[in-house]
Amino acid sequence: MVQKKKQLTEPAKVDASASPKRRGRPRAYEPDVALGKALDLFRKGGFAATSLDDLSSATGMNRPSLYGAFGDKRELYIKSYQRYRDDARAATAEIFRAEMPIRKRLARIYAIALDIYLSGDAGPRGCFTVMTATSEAIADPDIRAMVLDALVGLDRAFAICFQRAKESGELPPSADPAVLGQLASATVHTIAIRSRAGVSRMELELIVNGAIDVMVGDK
Amino acid sequence: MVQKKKQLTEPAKVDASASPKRRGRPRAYEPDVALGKALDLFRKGGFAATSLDDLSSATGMNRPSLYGAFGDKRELYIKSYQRYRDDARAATAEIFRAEMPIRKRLARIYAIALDIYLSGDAGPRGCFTVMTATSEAIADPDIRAMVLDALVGLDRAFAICFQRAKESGELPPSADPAVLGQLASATVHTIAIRSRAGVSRMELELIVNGAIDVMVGDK
DNA sequence: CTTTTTTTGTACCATATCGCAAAAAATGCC
DNA sequence: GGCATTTTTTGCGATATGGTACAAAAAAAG
Repeated sequence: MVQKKKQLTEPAKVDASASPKRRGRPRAYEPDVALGKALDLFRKGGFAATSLDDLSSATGMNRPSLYGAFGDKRELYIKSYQRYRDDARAATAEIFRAEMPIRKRLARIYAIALDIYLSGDAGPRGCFTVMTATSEAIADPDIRAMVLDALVGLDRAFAICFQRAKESGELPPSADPAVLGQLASATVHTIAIRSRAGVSRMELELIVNGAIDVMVGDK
Repeated sequence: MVQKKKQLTEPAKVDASASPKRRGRPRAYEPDVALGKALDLFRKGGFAATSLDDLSSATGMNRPSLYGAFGDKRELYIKSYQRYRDDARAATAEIFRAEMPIRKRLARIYAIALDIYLSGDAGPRGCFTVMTATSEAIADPDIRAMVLDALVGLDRAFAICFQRAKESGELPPSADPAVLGQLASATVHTIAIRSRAGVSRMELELIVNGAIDVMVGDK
């Protein structure tokens, strides 16, 4: 199964609100919230350490229902990851799009990243893209492609920010947006890793602020 | 995975180096090389996805021997991780210690990191510290402590480099060694992640070179 | 040769795992 | 009401898993 090229235009919501009355026994779950629960579990333990029984009890669906709704465990993992990416993109899209000073833009992006990485009942959960890269990406080409797409997507989003800052005179002409974009991504990656190692939000914010200073110039 | 049935009675490889004649039946394995094989497996698949059967067949030791030599699976994982850290430190110690220009020092450190991350029969394996952070670190305080120690240890080693560069006039007085050290670590983390996503060594070197330029000034 | 010590090899246990088939239940449509 | 359709539920089965018991094997010590 080749990866679908779904970019921002994802209709996706076949919600019950407008559905013309399904025919059989009604579902006892809502696919969206069930997928959210599955994502929570996968984010906590990863693919291999999360069993179908865990997923079943967390979602309230028993295994056959899970299977029918999302496919096997691997497919469920992939759908969970896509959900994660969609959420993350939705949370940052406005900031990447709007007009604002580069420092403020970076600070807001990192604040959202920290919100995502530090959330969780059982401790901070880090970045699911990073988790997937370090676990399933090697053995599974489809998953690896998704991860790579996410990584370069973030690089590019940051690079565009730096490019605009350069055009507006916030950065010197010698600045290289592509390099700075990768460095901004590297900062995301490092706080994702450190968050799972138990580093506090305050320390992570210090790291972020230091990185911003180096990237756009100390002010 | 089926275990290879090795019926051969191995000719008792006692490490004849300096052992003062052990008393019982000699070991059929060498603990050091067995631990190395275990590390290879863990680096490839992580803790949960690596079974005792896999470890048994890779090391040539059967499970009771594994258990007797290294303890249970978790202890074996921890010992493997310590081995990894020791190896990594040994490979970089000389570079961190010797006197050389900051650019050269960074370049050599990153070259070694890439050697480690890109090695492996079944594709690049990335950084075991990063893998451990994104998998076992949350649920296991002992492991989390080891990971955190590794992370701040690298920060500090880099920071010392920048401090020395500052004292020798390679960096301006305004440079902050601690911040630069964390950014140098962030660059390590990002290439570790990207290596597992399939990014080529050439591209990773471009990222590294760009990061060096930003950290110590474009030359 | 016998005893002692250490490691190995085989077998085993209790549980967990994934995936699926068949039956039961709940709804809409006629 | 009766049938069709869809979902849920129960439970199965084949295998994998981590861990362990126990006896045979191999070597040094006495």
